[in-house]
Parts: sequence; C-alpha cells; structure tokens
Amino acid sequence: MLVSEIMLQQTQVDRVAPKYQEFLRRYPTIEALARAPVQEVKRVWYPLGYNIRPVRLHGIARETVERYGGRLPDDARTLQAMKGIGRYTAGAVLSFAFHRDAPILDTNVRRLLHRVFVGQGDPRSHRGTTALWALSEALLPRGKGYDFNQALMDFGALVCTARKPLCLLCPMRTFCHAYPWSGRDGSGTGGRVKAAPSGDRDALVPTSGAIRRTRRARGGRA
DNA sequence: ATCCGGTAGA
DNA sequence: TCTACCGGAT
Repeated sequence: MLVSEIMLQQTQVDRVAPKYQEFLRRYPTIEALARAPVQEVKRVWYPLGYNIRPVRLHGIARETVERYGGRLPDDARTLQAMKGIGRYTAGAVLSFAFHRDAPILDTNVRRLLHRVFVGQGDPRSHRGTTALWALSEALLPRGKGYDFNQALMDFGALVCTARKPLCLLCPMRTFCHAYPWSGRDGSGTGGRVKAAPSGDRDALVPTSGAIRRTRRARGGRA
C-alpha cells in the first residue's frame, strides 16, 4: 500500500523509514487501515509531524475502499480530488505505484531542474513553478516514468543537495546553469551559486559531506 | 534560534 | 499569493 509512502513524502526518509515499517506491519492492506479507528492511526503516526496527515490518509483509505473497491485510482484528477493528495503526490503515486509517465516536482526535483536548466531567478515563483513542472514533464522519457522520477529524486537528494551539492560528481556539471565555471553566470563567484533568493546558495564544491538521506522507502505494491 | 517542507484553505 | 501545520536538523 503505497498510500503510506505517499504521505511520508514531506518528511526526511531517515525519520520515516522505521515508522513506515511499523505502519505497514500494522496495516498490511488498505482495508485494514480503512477500518482502523482514526484515533489509533494518529497514535501510530506519532511522532512524525503534520498530524493532519494521518487523518487524511485514513480518509483516503476509506474512500478508496468504499468507492474504488480498495484499489487506488490511477487517474490524476481523481487522486488530486482527495484531501491530502496534491499535484506532487498524485504524480508520485502514478509513477511509482502505477508505473505511469507522470511528472513530479518536489523540492529536490525543483532545485535540481532549476539549477541545471535555469540557474537564476526564484524557482518557487509562480512562473518558476509552472516552468519547472513543464520541464519535469518534457524531460520524462516515454515508458520510463518510474525510473526517471526515481533517479531525479535520488540525484537531488544525494548529489544536487540544497546546501553543499557534490558538483564534482555531477555529470551535468559542464552545462549546468548554476555551476560557477560553466561560463553561464559569468559572475566568477568562485564556488558559489550566483543568485538564489530562495536560499539555496552556499558552497558548490563538495566538502566530503555526508551522504545520508535518500528517499528509498519504496518497495512497490499498490 | 532558524530553517525546511506538501497541502489546504483563506 | 500567503500562512498554518509539526517535528528534526543545523
């Protein structure tokens, strides 16, 4: 039941992983989750934050059982109509649970695409968001939504990190619009991203930083 | 003490 | 377009 995974995507994996296990052990099926008391679900959820999420997740489980025969809808509109599922989560469900070619855009992917293909401006402005969603969709190789999106997220989490991106390990270094020596921002800031009002500047050079968090919690199954 | 983040609702 | 939500990491 990828529903759990869905909801755990705005919290760091390190923190989610153990709870994810516990959650699936306790609610092996969407039916099990649906018939559980919402209060209990909230308790099991703790101490992951945003405690409206378990309530919504429970609601999604119930709706799925009642209206869709216990099978999560594989349609973006239907998915997004459910409280707790936004555009990103819908895309994640479609690509990761149903292996469909649906675009995703979370902060990791947003940062990655913005750096490589844009390099300036605020990735979180309305314009930026629109453009980056379009990019995410345009780049998606047909038939490879699952792998491509997975790679996008892993790369953003492991290499193109927010604080100290490992540019020296990055194969896109030579044409990345945010890479200082790519000759695109000409600012010669010596190792710093040109402008990033959103605050994702900081050293661009690898600093033996730890490679920790990824979001590998998926095992697949709908 | 500050920053970070999908979604919903205002 | 902006904010509340909730904990952990920095």
